[in-house]
Amino acid sequence: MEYHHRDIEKKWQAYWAKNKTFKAEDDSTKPKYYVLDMFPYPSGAGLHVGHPLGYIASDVVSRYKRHRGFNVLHPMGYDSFGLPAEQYAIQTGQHPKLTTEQNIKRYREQLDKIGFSFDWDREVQTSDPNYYKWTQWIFIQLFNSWYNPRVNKAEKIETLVAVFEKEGFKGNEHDILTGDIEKELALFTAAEWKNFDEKKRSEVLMHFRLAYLGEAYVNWCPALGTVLANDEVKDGVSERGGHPVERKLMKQWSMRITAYAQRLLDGLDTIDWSESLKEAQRNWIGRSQGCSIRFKSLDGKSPEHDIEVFTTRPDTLFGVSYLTLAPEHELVDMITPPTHRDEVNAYVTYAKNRSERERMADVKKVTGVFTGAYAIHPFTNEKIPVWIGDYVLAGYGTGAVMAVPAHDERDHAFAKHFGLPLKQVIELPKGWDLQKASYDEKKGKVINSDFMNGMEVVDAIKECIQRIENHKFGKGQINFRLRDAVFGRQRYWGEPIPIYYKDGIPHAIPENELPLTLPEVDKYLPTPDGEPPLARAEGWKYKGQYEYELTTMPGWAGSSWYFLRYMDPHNTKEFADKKHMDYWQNVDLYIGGSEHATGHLLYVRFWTKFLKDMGLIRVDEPAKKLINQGMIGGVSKIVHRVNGTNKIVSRNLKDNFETTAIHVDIGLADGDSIDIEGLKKWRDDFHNAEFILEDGQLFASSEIGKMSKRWYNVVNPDDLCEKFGADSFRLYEMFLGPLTESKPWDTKGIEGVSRFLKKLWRLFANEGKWLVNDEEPSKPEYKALHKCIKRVTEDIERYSFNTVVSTFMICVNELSDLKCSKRKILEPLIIMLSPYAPHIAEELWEKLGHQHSIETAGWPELEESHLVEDSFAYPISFNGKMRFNIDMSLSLNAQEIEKIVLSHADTQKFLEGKPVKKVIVVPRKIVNIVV
RNA sequence: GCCCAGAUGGCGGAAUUGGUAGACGCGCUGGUCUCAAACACCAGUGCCCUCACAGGCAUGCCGGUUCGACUCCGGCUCUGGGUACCA
Repeated sequence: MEYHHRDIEKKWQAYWAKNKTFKAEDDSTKPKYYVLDMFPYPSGAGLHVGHPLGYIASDVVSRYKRHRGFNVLHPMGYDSFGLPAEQYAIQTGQHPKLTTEQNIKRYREQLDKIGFSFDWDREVQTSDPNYYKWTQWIFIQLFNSWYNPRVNKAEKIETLVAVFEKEGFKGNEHDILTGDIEKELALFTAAEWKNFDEKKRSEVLMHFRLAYLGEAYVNWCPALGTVLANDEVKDGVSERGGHPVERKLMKQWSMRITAYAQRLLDGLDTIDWSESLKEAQRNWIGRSQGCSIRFKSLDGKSPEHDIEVFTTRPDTLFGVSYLTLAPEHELVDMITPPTHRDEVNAYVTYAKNRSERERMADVKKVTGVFTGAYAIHPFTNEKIPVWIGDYVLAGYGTGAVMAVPAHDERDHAFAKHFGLPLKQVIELPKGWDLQKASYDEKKGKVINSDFMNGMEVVDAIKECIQRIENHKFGKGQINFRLRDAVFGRQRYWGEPIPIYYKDGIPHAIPENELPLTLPEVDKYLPTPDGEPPLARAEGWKYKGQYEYELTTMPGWAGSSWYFLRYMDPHNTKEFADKKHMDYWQNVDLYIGGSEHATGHLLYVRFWTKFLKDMGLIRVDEPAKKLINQGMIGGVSKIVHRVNGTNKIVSRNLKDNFETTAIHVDIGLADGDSIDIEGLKKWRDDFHNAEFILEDGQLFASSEIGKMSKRWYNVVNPDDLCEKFGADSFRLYEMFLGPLTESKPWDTKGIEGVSRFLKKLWRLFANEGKWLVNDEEPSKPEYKALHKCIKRVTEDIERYSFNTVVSTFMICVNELSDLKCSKRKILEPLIIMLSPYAPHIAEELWEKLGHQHSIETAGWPELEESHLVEDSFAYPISFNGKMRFNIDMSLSLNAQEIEKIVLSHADTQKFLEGKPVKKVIVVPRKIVNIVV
């Protein structure tokens, strides 16, 4: 009859597994609810207390929704392809598959101890050939598709072939988008298309495919021996490992995510994700509206030497004092006269050799060179000098800008450095010194600008674009910062790209021959001549003769569609059955970390939109609502050693010495006090240490940071589940603070929720006696319960998981004070508690005589009548007047309020027998009494 | 630099639409139990003054709106996150 969490938790975890309590039904008359966690990469370190936070929150919602009558899909799986297992393989020779299996086993053990309500029959692993078969299949669909801007969606490549057969390719004027590489593609007629050989046709189509092989500047990481996507590079170094990254021109498989830029942007308005995350995606997509403007070459006769710039500020067109080209710009060579050739070549070489990281490190350093060439201003026909500067990026817009030093900060810095003139074309605010800083605001009247004079900036922009288009100097244009995503990785442990080459032409593997499984290799390193590890696979050729593509897919491939596979995970005929996908649609609640804002969460939206275009799914977005859980920080403990000695000094005495800080294991600390005997055993060099104590104790300092082995501050969930129980652990993780907030972990606090569970248990049974009875509850008992029902229900609905725990505690404290052990009160209470503390709830539910799992119980109904306050009004201020706050839910009229207020004990006290002059009832909720 | 979020006791945090600020938990103090300790239980605990009552001050800083502001408005400071020559 005592509460033994170990026995109880083991018992119910086994019960749930045996009875498949959490199995989701694929056809049900119940409404569906899909709760998804971002599946983990199974790393060797196992879980620490930060990882399960989001899983516990999603589990609470899942269990709550089941009580509410929903058919809940709550699956879990593993994102099991990835770098660490491969790095480990390189070091030890152990196959990454083996490492991954071991890690998954460990993860599963840890997860099971926490008592999640996952439907494990639906587990997926991205490295399983039965799974990646369909990742490869989707890749082939992307390869066989193009984005048709005329209907604004992706279509089969055959429809493009049909266009070419009928119209040929007339370029962008005829609204056939091609993405970044359009410049390289020459126009052709329908007749020419028909004469192209297979190779030429393949090359042309490659400019349109959504998964394509193209030459582009990529982030090359020499240390990892692979390319990386933009979101995998942070501050010029690789996100994993922190190795330097270079820009390199390479032929690579890429995803034409840019085709979806506008739709990815628009879709954000339809989903309930946090504003900060949506902003991050908006910035990453980076839409900017402006226009292109062509500056003619000096002689006016060589149109191929015209320089096209992109600007969002055509209103400043009359303020241009020079043009700037990116060092990599193709025109640099063509327009530079012999007189300036040496200087220009020297600069271009310098700029190329400057690594990305250097460039980022000293952004402020202005470098550039004059080409010696000039262009013609389209409206004034002035001679405009053409410069090269590395502040202009080759990859954005046209790789050339019109420089307006008076109204652009970067142009200003460049002009100042090289002594180029400033031309003011916008009225300045009072006291502005153009010599000191440019005026960049899009506000003010335009001056010195011919037809735009006197206009406001916004109007001038519109007018100027209009004129530019009329004169055919250029046209209105929208640019996106978003780049196509590099898709090939020179790595072993990933999905093989299902492509083979015949006569140099890439072909997709026929769908019925998938999966293309990973071949065995002798080593997981690149070959000596720099080919990816897959080149080591002996005799690995399609049909024994054609070369396979040797790169593998990036980590984000498998995770870009896994939410669909959970709907039908064992299907061998399709990636998922349409019937199932029509039922489950998309994720109702998705919980995971915000670090995926511009990676996974953008790619999964991209693939979802693509699959919808293909008519394979119905939904346009993967997740309706998304919550980013905050990080749980680790508190590390630091002891202070006196320099040059082996003396450890307690925290408050350390200022008397020169000391060195040493991180020690968090397990040795009880609060700030350190277990000295434990410390001596913990590390050899402490064995003979002397200690300078205060009050007989050694105190440590604390520091909050990431949880990491390095700081010895990792707290392991298994240990906590063992010591306090999974229910306490779950309650405490939720209790710690708002889910979305970052907060430090404090193991001490778990004792509070542990006490709460013991107290709850004592309401049911105490000193070996079962206390629950069938007596009718009293008014205050009902009130305690229904206050709890109201708050718990409302708070779960608004994802305020931490306040729910407080509400339970308050309710149990009240019932404990009332010595209430009545079934009618306790039964609804443990139903509400079961999402948070399912094991103890199941146990008590069974002891109350129920045959079925508590999961089948309905959610308690709220009876408002139990909540009525005894005193509906309370005084809120004494300031010559007396005011009452009124409970308006009673909807009393003014006379009734006046009567009740005047008879209130506090009013009598306030009046001290004096007569009332006036009672003012303010319509909302205030009553003033004037004496 | 730009964008976003935030700032409440010794600590984590409550306060749902502008209405008794500090719920709940940790920690701390005292008590009961115990030979003793741990556990458990009970009580107290924002700060200042006071034996106590009473009073004064309190939601990063300055100002405004309001009968009333943690909450709304304007201006600052600091912290965390994202992004970085994107024309």
